[in-house]
Amino acid sequence: MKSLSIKDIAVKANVSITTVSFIINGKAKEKSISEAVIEKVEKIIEESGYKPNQIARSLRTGNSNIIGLIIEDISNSFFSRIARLIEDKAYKRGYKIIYSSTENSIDKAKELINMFKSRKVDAYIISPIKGIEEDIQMLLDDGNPVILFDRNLPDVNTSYVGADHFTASYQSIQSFIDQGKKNIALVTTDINVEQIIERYDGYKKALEDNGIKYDDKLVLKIHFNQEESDTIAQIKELFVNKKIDAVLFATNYLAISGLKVLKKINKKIGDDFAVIAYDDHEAFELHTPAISTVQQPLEEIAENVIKLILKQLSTKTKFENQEIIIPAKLIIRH
Amino acid sequence: MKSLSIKDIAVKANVSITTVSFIINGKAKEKSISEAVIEKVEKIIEESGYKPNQIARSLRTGNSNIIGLIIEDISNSFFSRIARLIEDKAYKRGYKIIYSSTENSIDKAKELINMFKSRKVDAYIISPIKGIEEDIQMLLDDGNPVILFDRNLPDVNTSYVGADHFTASYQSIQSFIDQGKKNIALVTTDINVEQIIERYDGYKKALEDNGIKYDDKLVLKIHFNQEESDTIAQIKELFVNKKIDAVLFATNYLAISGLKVLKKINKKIGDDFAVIAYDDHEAFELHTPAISTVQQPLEEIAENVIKLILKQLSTKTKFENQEIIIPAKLIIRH
DNA sequence: CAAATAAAGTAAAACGTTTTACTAATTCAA
DNA sequence: TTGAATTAGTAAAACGTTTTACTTTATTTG
Repeated sequence: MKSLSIKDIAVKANVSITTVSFIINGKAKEKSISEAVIEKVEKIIEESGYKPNQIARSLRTGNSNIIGLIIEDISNSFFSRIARLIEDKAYKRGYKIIYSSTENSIDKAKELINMFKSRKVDAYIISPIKGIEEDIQMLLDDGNPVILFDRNLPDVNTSYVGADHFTASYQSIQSFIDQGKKNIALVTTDINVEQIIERYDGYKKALEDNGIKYDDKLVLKIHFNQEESDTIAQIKELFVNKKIDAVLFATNYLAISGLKVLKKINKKIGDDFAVIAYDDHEAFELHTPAISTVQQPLEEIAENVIKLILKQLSTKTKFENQEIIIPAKLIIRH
Repeated sequence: MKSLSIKDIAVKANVSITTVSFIINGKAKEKSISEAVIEKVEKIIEESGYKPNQIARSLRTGNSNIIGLIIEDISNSFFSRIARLIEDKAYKRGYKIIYSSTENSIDKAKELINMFKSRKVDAYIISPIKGIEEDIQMLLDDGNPVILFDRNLPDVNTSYVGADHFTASYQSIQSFIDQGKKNIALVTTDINVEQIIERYDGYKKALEDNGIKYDDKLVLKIHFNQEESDTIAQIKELFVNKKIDAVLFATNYLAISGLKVLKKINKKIGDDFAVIAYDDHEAFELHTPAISTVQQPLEEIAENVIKLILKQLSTKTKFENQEIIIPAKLIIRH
């Protein structure tokens, strides 16, 4: 059963294809199509259930009303929640989102960019990784709107929306110190992205400002793509062998692994051992005791990303880049 | 900066568009293009970075290499994990996934189907809701491959992949009874989908088979789209006012709310109060004490969905529908 | 009342591919 | 040595839209 085309509608209504197209696109008035014809055609479209072929439309107009969203991993709750928010907001403005996960692989990220490019998406929202600067620059050179979020790439000159990771990390450590902690560990990842580096810098600076000597042995950099069992082993080794009274986890999944370790070695969180996790997660509120977290302002990030993208899509002229840095919130739970 | 077209390549190589097309599509041999020409053209394509315009390709061939995935909510970990698996497997076979959330709204689901239809996706993977049977039937009538998963629609005649919810629910209740529980509650939702009904049926049947009288007062049906605070209030009311020694939560997000209630009213899970949650969640393993769950076989569901879809896409002939029911696993944690 | 303007609509090109049906030159078989 | 078969390649139609430039008829204006 072939689906209807604009031609079928034109024939049924006994008008030209052009006329139908004008009506569909709301240009009927402006193109002086009579009220009678408009009504007739609209009725036929309604009854037949005709929907314009978006592919043909895209080919002709050169835009797709699709925005490409490239993230690290859709099954990570930070990204899935933000994806949902972005999707929602974009949808209300008539845009669809295609999203896909890079799994922190440079090759996959490049492939995704190419795929989106050949699908002629109208704009790109990217949570980038190091190593794809050139590809992003090419998109920009071709005149595509690109917004980075969550992680910035210093070498690429485009708009960015993200949380203030440095300050959030600094404040977390400060709060440990205010509680009298002295031996503060950081469990982070080895992926080389700005947002992770800032969290590290905040940790270091806070120690320094409080006259605590930075100790390399208390910083654990977990390899990104490794099995969780290895991660757990490494964290366990840190917790068991080092004298630690507080720990900041730089991502929520590291914190989850860390909590599993604590459970396993039967170490209790309390007055002599404090924990803060970066990026909230349902498990943290529920945990006994509840885990303090740094909450990123998901809603605001999504809202700003969409706002920037739409502004850029509507103004044809070259847009002035913006960096929007939103404070993160330290939630202390007991 | 306009992007290259096949014509640009043809001109540069001094051959016809047809020839370039044959080479791109690996039909060069079969169409007897000489080795020399193939090499020349491939070199030019390589150097110029030309990528075929998928939109034009789709328009001409009528297929898009895109599979549409319609789910309830991408920010729910069950769906985001399954989406990730499906995406992964599809990607390896050269298909892209577009996904979008219905939020359990019939209107949004219908809109999404229309959107995918006008984008000419090659196949549909849908976790459906009641009320879109007709729309799905139309897709089938038009010859589109459609696979339902997680929830079945009895009125629609197409392939389905899902877990055995009835048995899983039955076994959960049986395990409560084996522990000597007598007053077993069920916290479920009011959405009218088969998978939820089966969980309810399993609950009822297990009670019955063990000679325990079914009590309507112990079954709480939470309205789907309501605020979490209301959900918490309702669950609290159940837990405080009824004599209960075990509870089965029919979804993971209900269990999360339920655990919050227990924490708030300071009721401990232990010998005199048992909990099982449907659909695993990171919070459950970490919880003190750990929460027993019914784990759906995500990997197997994703694998079967993709296998069915691909089989259907490759065989042009009408495909015989299959129902694949995979056992769920009851994980007892202490 | 002639010329200009407005109203109502249409023909055809273009977007970038794939594919069918064709041509021209060469090789092969009898 | 002829005509059939093979090799190497191409011209042009088609996919379903949008949009530009055009036509025809009716209305207004000076």
